[in-house]
Amino acid sequence: MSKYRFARGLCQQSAIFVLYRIAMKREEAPHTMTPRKEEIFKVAARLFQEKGYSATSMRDLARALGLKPSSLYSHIGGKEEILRKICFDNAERFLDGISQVEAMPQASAAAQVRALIKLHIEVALHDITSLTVFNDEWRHMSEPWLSAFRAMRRDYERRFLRIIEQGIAQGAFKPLNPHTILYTILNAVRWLHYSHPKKRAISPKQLEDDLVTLLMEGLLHTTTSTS
Amino acid sequence: MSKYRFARGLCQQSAIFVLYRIAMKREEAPHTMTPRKEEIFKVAARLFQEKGYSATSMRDLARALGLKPSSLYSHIGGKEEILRKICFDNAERFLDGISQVEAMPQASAAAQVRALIKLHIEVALHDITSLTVFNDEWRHMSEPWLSAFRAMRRDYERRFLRIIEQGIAQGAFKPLNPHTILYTILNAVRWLHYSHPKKRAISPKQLEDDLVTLLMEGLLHTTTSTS
DNA sequence: ATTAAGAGTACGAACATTTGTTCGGCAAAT
DNA sequence: ATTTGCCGAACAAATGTTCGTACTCTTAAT
Repeated sequence: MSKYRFARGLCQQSAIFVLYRIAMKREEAPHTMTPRKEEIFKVAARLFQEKGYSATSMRDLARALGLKPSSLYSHIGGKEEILRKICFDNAERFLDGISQVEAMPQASAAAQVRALIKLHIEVALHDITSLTVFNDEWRHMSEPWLSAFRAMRRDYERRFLRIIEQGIAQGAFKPLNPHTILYTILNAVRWLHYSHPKKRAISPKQLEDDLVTLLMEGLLHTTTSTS
Repeated sequence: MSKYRFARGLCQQSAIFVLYRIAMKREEAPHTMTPRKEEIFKVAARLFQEKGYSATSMRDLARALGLKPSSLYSHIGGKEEILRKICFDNAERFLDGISQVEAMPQASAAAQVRALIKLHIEVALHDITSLTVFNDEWRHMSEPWLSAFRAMRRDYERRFLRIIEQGIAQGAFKPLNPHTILYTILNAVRWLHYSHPKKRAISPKQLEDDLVTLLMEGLLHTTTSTS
């Protein structure tokens, strides 16, 4: 049963990645982005975060870059390409991260959840603007990328959920509804980009400690009863 | 000092409400909405939730209602009026709720936070579509309503924060960063509208219990040390 | 009973903007 | 001489909204 689920997981994940890599055409332009193009993506992410994807026009983007609208198309194929890059880059970060977490088999479920919380904080602090767009604007992608993205998201959530269920089965976690636990953790970590990160001067380490304490010490069994 | 802050809070809240009531013109049409208009708001909220405010056109809305676009303007003044109604209605619910929580002075900070979590769940389950729009699309309002909304939001968060700080000062809560606690709770409760509510058949009571357990037992001191 | 008034609801046509994008050309660098 | 980056002009489509009209009810005066 466990073997079957694992195989199914691998297969599905592989199919997702094939679709994803074809969609993004990573093999064509591996990682050689001209500085100008990188700047466009960066400014676009900022605008998408501030005003939303649909409310940000290519003319807004051009103006923010000191360019004319038509000049953008010398660097990028279209508006949606920017959104796709942002969304799939972040998705890749999360999937790589959870793969690493799964790859430490001796670790307890509690340590794995702790590592995942740390992962979310790291991704958020790496590029918080990009993560916001990833979180809030992915639905504006068109098919087939939208389906590919949804599949990757479902995959990540299912793997996270499995770790939680293992923790419950092992008695490390309270026997609460696993979905409630999953989505509470996922969204508890989302607030990082809602309060503007400029003002709040909390060290990443302090933030991580507080978050882990807040979430885990409600999750871990501290009572000594064995019933 | 406490008195001063209270007076300032009242004053500011009053100013917010004046602006808010003028902006919404509640006194003109108190609560007499024709059924057709109510249906328009309902369908619009659903579309705004699904596609986002900017990506939803008035033609989309008309088609979903079986109407021609121009017919909409027999009932509503414009697209933004719908967004404003949704946002300020929910804001009013939250502000009324936190006022009630503040009005029970004998209650402990823990009981107050528990009541606020319950409030968020209640508002979410009352009309989850509307709450999603309130949470995600408010920024598309134009001035001066945008500023009024931001002020109300800040007001709510500050009052929530004060309860948390009181709990910490009384030793009921762990001395973590109050902002971390606040935004973790606020966003932990947000997940309700991200997992589609149709499939997940969790009773509201079970949901509330699990959420409170998860959040509070990480927040409450359970150690017996008095240091 | 007939008429008039008025509110509520819906429509077609059209409007001025804004949207994402394309194309041909121009200048500088390689 | 080819690539690279940028531009002006333009396009087709979509946008929110307005206007004049017309149909259907209810209500009230004739």
